Amino acid sequence: MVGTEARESGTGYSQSLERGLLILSAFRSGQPQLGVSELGRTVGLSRSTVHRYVATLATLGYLQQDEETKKYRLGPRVLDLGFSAINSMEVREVAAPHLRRLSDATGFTVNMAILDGNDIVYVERCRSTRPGQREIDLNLHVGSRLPAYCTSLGKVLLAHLSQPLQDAALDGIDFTRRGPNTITSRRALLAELERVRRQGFAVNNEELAYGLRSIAAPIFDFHAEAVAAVNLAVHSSMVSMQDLVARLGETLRRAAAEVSAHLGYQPA
Amino acid sequence: MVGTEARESGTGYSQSLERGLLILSAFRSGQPQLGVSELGRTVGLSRSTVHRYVATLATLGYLQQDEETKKYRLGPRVLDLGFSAINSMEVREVAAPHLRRLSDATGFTVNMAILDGNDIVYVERCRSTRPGQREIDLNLHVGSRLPAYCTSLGKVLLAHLSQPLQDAALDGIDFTRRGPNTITSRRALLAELERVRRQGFAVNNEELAYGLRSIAAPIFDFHAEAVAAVNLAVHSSMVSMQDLVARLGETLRRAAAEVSAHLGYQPA
DNA sequence: GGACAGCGTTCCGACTATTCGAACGATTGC
DNA sequence: GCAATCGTTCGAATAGTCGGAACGCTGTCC
Repeated sequence: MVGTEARESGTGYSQSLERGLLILSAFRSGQPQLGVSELGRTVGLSRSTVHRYVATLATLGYLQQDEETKKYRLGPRVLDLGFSAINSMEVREVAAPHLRRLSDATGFTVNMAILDGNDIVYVERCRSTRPGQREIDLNLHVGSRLPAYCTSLGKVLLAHLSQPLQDAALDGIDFTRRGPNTITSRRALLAELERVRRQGFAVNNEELAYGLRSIAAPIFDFHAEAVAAVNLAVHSSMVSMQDLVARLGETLRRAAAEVSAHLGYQPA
Repeated sequence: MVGTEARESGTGYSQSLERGLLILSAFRSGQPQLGVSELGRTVGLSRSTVHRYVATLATLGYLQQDEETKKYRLGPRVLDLGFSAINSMEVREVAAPHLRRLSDATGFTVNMAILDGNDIVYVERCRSTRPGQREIDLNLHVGSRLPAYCTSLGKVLLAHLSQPLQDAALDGIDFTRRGPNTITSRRALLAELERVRRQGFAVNNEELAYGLRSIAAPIFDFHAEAVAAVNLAVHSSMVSMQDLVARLGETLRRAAAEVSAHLGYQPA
């Protein structure tokens, strides 16, 4: 949860920019169409002030006004930003071909994610190449967010965080039960992260949703920092835990290690 | 090219927001790492002013500072925006399953795009389901942009624009030759758009790149406005023009019509 | 090793863009 | 036809913003 209160009141901070972006991100979830008054209420500003920001955003192409309802929605210009963010990631560029090969070799869906606070953000995704395969699709795509504590990708990334960063991340976690085996306490998560770090990979056995298993491995850059993680997602009825860890895990770890090597990582 | 000069100086416009977003979008292409001075030069502002915006953006998570180089890069928060834009598109939501079915049925890559100025922006993409298939991948993904005049998707969208909008769009086109058959004059493009509108679909026969053929059909909403377009992309060595237009074109048009119907479109 | 140029950052007073309330025209529901 | 709500415009008081100057730092060049 990011505080919406005043950040700094002194110099070195732009109130207008913060408010403009606040308005822009109000379009995130839920209703994609918002009016000036509606926005004013959610961000706590007068209608006239909101209108100024909205007009600016519309002029620049970040918002579009619906001619009938007079309400606003996000414009194509916003896409630019999102995708330049993704494309400016070196990891993703380097990893892409390896992930595709991994997906082709195993026949399962492969995902890559980074950590942002307590969330993971998908930055690459190769769907299972076998069509008829039972689909475990939680409507995930590049850019989707999931809580870190109940995903294999998230646990691997949390496990390799420095102590202070890990503490900070764990502080903000809301341990909601989401699947049969969700980890629901900080204590249990800490033990799990310790195990993950020792093993070098993380397993998710129906912690996020019923029927969903996955295994994830970290990707290190040349600073030996875990900048991303890759996983293989399977349906629990198709792959046993043993098979997941032993057979698929080995293939996955090899792929992850290749990517790390390309990023200049040298194992100790 | 979007003018960077003053927009309005009166009321109803936020200078700070424009400048903040200008800085944010300076990270778009090219170097993903930018410093304060560098930014100041590109956007024409003093270092101190730029620093205020950059600090604000970093606090909010839209930028991240590299600890070593002190330079800035885009943060994960920017991803949110881009993907909420994509996900808030009703067309995309409705079309997704149809596109997947179209891709599975034909075995070819299916794309959906919208028009933004003279560019098309990919908003959905289903890769060819047959692996061994010869890949014609210009490193395209959701969010990618291509000039409209040399793509089937773009021509279909331009063809169904209202007269004033079409004029405005054509004015800005830079007719660069990009493939063996690129249309290189406004006159020729106008004739082609007329044909596209009559036929109800557009064909791209190596106008964008050597070896690349595609056929695109428009998607109409309940206002009978072409809000998006779908295409099938093939390699010229795999599919003849006749086959593309007759066999694949028919399947494509049916899929596009289904999506249009779901959006409430009623053919005249 | 000292001078220099470049960087990111901070500070400050002058300034101007931004603020909200009030008012307008259009639309909607009763 | 009235009342409520919408998006929008206007204005004067305000407060957030502006860029020059200065700081500490890191490299490079004699």
